[in-house]
Amino acid sequence: MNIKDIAKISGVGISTVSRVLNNSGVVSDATRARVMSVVKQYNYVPNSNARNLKMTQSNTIALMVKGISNPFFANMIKEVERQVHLRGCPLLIQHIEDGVDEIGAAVQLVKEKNLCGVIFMGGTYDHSEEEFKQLTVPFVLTTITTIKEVDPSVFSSVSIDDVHSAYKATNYLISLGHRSICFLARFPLVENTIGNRRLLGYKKALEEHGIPYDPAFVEDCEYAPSFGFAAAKRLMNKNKGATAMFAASDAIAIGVAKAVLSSGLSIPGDMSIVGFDGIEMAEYYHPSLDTISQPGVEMAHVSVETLFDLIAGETANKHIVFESLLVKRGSSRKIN
Amino acid sequence: MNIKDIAKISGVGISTVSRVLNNSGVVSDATRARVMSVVKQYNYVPNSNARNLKMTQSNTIALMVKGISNPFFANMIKEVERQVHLRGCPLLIQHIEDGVDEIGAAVQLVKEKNLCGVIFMGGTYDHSEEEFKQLTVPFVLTTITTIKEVDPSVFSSVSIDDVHSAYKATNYLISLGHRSICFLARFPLVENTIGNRRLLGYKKALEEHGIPYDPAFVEDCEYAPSFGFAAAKRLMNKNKGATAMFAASDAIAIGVAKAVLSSGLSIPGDMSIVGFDGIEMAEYYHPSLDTISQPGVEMAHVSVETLFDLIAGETANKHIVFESLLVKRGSSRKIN
DNA sequence: GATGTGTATCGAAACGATTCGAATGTCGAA
DNA sequence: TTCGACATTCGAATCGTTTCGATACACATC
Repeated sequence: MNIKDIAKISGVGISTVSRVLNNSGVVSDATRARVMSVVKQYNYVPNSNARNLKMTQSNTIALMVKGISNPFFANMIKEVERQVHLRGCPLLIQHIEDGVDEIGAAVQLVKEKNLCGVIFMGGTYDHSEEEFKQLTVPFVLTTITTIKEVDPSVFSSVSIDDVHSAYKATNYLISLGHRSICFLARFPLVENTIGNRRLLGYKKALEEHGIPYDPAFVEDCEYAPSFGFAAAKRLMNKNKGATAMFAASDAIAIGVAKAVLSSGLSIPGDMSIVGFDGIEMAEYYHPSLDTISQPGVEMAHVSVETLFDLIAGETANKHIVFESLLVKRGSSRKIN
Repeated sequence: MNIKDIAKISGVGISTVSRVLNNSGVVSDATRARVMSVVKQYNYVPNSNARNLKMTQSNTIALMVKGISNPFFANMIKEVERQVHLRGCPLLIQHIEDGVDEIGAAVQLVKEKNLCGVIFMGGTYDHSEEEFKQLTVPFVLTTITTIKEVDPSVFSSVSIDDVHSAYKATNYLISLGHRSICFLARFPLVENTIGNRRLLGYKKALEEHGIPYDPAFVEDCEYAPSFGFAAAKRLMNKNKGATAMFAASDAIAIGVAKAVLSSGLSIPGDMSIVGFDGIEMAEYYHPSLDTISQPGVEMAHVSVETLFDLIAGETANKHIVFESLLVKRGSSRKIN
């Protein structure tokens, strides 16, 4: 069942059916009604492969995401799907494994499927300006850290200020009297990752308060509870005097909390904890975990909006920086 | 840059390029090398819209999923993506909102994009045999409850035995001496949902031990901590004598635990808790939550495997039922 | 009646791939 | 030299759309 069949059955020309289906051009009401009734009767759905081929343009959006199973991203992905779907576009999701060239994969996908836009989510991008320029369709980087110096006019982005956010968290702990504050994040070999950016904020806060930076207080740690647990154990062994831990993700913070509590210590009695992200599970931990909350859903929403603006012809790339929020719930306390 | 260009530059015919790219038919080594070098030089990627159009067949898989942001599903989705990607196929993800006709949406997608397979994940399907039969491509139902009686030869499925799993959990609590056991799950208006199935197991265990079923011990509850929290509060108010709570998801169980702990009660001292799913966060809760663990990642893996077997020509539909596992971690205790 | 102006419609060409029947070239045997 | 057999390669037709230039008709104007 194709457009030709519909045309024949309706007793009209092919182009008329096309115009009816796409609401383009003029069609008399009578003809439109006749065609639509045939379309409905036969449950005709236009073939998008043919359409995309002819238009050299599909309406498919691709989402390239690292850490698809991280609850923080899971919520964002859901919102991206919702917003993209709302605009009548299919969403292709590709999970980016470590070490894969995201931009290259996207470039290939764009050529192959004539995508109309790409959203990149999460991780650290080590790409040059030339590589970004290979993307011939609009794209948005969401919660992504870029390493190389790339002209901001080349890409759009939605993010928070990681340095300042970590600075706020550390500052908060310092203001409560803590001076032995541990920091947990992922530090891949490359520089300037999210972990490194947050480390910068952590260091800056320490420095401003004359607290010497001690690498022994910092642990490399994947963004998951099990890694947070193990890293916190190591930190507690190394640094008997530590009174606070700042984790670069709530998933880590939950592991940290578990390590503290299962050692027989109390939170915030013996150890104060601050996480990062603002996932629901951290709020329902006991005690509820303090955190730097990112407006993930809103960021996802704005990412899609920005992308569709670009698709609609907007030429100026935007860089939207959201405010993170220090949420105090009771996993930190004032000490002497 | 299309196949014709590549052919011209390589000095060969169009079909030769096609045969080189698809490893079909005979091509002399010299020609193959020449064509491949041109392909590489120009970064040529075949247009899949044209390919799919001509073949009336794409290699795209669609995943229709309810509860995309539920951490249990998030892990499964990741595995589905990984497995599908491994087989060189793009993955289209569509989140199913409440009240949407999943099968209808999939049927449309199949017609529109000539998909080669569909995976449905999560939720309760209220579809007749005729509706399933409209799906003209292989598909697999993963962790899905079907309401209507549908001939099993019509679809493939991957699941656990919900009734028996809930029975195991309830039995466990009863074996510890509990007789006032609350149950929390989602009960939509339709019958035979996952919640209802697990309720059946819960009731069966009670009945076998001569414990009368009391509807006051059961609360309707979405699969998220906030709902678990509120429902547990209601249950504790209604039933002062309750000593245990069985939640139909770990997300709920975390909310329940929070409600109990924040009321000043202890787990498992004053209240025993068992969850369902086996998500990492429940393990790192304090105390670690007992749960009925489903092998989600493995189920996702097998779903993709089953789907690709069907795509490869396997004609017999399979129904794979995984064993759930009662994981005892310390959120339940023996009472007199 | 000839002409002009809109309105509604038509259908051929094109998008970029696959594929099959046909064509070309090479080589050994008759 | 001619022929068949085999190994390669070629290109036209096709998939199901969109779109643009062309057409057909009605009606008002001159």
